[in-house]
Amino acid sequence: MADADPLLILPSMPSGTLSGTAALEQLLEGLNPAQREAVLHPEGPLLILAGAGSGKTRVLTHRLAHLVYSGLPPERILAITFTNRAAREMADRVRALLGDAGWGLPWLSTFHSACARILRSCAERVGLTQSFSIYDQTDSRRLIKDLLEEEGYDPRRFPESRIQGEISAAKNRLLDAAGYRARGVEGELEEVVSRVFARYEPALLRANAVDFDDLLLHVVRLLERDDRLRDHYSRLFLHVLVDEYQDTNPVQYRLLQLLMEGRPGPRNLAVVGDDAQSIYAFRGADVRNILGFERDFPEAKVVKLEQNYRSTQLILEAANGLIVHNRRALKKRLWSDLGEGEPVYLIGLEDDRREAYYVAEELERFLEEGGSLSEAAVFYRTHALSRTFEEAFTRLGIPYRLVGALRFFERAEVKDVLAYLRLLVNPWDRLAFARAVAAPRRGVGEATVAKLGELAVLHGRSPLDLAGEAQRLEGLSGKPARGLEAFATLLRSLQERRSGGMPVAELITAVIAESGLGQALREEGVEGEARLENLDQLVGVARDRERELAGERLSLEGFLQQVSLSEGEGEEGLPEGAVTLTTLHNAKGTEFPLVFIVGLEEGLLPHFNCRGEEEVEEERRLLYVGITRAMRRLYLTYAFSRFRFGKRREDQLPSRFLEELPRGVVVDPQLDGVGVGRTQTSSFAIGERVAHDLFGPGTVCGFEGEGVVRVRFEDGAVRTLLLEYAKLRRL
DNA sequence: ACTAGCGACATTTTT
DNA sequence: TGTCGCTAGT
Repeated sequence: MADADPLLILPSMPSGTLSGTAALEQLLEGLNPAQREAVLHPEGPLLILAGAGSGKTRVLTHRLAHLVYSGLPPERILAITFTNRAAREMADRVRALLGDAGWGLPWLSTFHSACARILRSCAERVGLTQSFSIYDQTDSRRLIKDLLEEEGYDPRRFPESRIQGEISAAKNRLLDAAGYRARGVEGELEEVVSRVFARYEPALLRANAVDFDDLLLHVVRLLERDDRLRDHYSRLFLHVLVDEYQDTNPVQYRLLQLLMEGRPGPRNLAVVGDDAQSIYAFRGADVRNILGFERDFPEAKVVKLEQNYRSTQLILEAANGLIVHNRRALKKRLWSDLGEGEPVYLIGLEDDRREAYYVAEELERFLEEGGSLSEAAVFYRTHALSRTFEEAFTRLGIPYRLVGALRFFERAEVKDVLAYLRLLVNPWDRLAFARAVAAPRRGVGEATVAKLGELAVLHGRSPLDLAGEAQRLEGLSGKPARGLEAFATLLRSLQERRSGGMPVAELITAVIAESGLGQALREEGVEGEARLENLDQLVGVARDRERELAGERLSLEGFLQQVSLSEGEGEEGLPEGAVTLTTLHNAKGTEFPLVFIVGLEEGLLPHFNCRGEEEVEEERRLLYVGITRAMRRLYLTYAFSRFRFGKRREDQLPSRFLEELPRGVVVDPQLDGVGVGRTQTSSFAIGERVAHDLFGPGTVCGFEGEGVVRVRFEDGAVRTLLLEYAKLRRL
């Protein structure tokens, strides 16, 4: 049977490798029984419920290595991670496990990268060419805004971000424009969404472009439509592994289903996840995928990893105590034998600046104790919070690395240059055309671009193509027309060099020099200098990529794809021995001996925009993720006054989650020195609602030692009260 | 067509 | 705080 399909013939093990048993023993060394079970599970579906810090990555990488050692060709194993960073990390670790025996590596990538790769190979079948562009969220919004205006709607009444969110959510639920409408349209907003959606899809196709959602959706539709193609991929991937399964959305779920359908043998799908760490519902992720795995795959083997190897007990107890406040959870309780460790430090500060300086002080203390800055991290809910810390750290000379914030590839000048490159690859890319032609200004304005766009649609030619003969076109003349032609000439000349095999880095240099962008920036003074440096960096990135390929040529398409999927964002260039500053979302999958979670206030965590219990539960999980990153020492901080929206807010209250932390685990060292649980001796907890005979209702917001409590009342004032005299009632 | 200057307004979180 | 969009002026 197998010989009917050449893809199913398994090659024998390459010679000259370790003998099977020796390699196996090495691979299993140091794994606990549950981990071994997960690594060794031979065939059929596998659900690994892996609590935080339970050695999940270890299990995944060892399982991958084990599959390869058992003779499976690596290129027939697909391993999906949630971020490119995770994919890189895993690739490194698998490579280390496999040694230099000349094995290849499995397909290790995100859903998006994997689908981009698949889609490249059969783009024509969905009406795209192989060199389609990938639109990020900003691009997609811009396009939607154009369409909104074309439809005569006011983008202020119907914000494009809102519309984009709705469309994306629909796509994540496998709905196209027709499906969205068919589902029933209620209210004005949905009507607008429906109309724009119907125009958005063809607009993308005309631009020979896809958005992030399309990468997956196109592939799913293709596999649904075409049995042969589906069989090809479902037979190609003998084993599929998915990390962070709790964060998969319906499209991703469908994709996995399709890959499991129609295969001759067992359904070799191994998923790893933790429902307590599901923090991407806002992006369409559906925890039910992991909760329902056993229903979908009744023959599934389930392995629970509950021993935590990362954190000391008190930290874990804080995490456990917090997460039980969520209603829906798979039963599992993390434990650790790393000893009780230090309590969790809960610190309230006067304002955000003091919060930053407090963190800095404690960092210095950590250094004096022999720690290093690279072992420490600061987590916050929103990027906006990073600034105060950056300022404080800069002033104090503490090196830091900022992860994920205003991304390099999203800077205006970088996007300008990328627009040129995108246009070289895909002349139909309407957004790239509009961007490049306007950077720098060359006498071609918005009106001209719009006009040209219309003509392009009318003639069925690309905007770039038409630009070359602008002076002959109706309605175009003078400076705009000459500008367009000059632009077209420039691109033709770049195009020639590109087809002549000019390396990407040199091509970028040429764009900067010949477009006039470099010139324009040089004339801009200090800020322009900084931007020019960014462009130099872009050249550097391309050079690095080229070097990584070691001899193989980096294609412009490949470079652009990496950039669009944020793959290029390496850790290179970031200082070693620096504190990590990052969002709680970005913290997932990391661990640090010393962790600060800052800005733990109502409105920040949970965030204002959270309405309803479901969303609050997701915020709680977010804090849970943060807490479980900490190995040895954890600080939770909040401030009563914070600079936000350009104004100082004096009425910040500690997050409700803080009061949910179990008593006896948390301590406030500013108040009562050492001693677990002392904070709670006042019998009130931070965040608790109380009433005072004179001042009325208020919220406990801090302590000043034994029997002294600080309460913020509804008139906004914070009063320090002696419990002995003030008859506070619990509300 | 384009720029400077001004006021309004915003912030989740990511592939 | 910083970005974005609008207006008026060149």
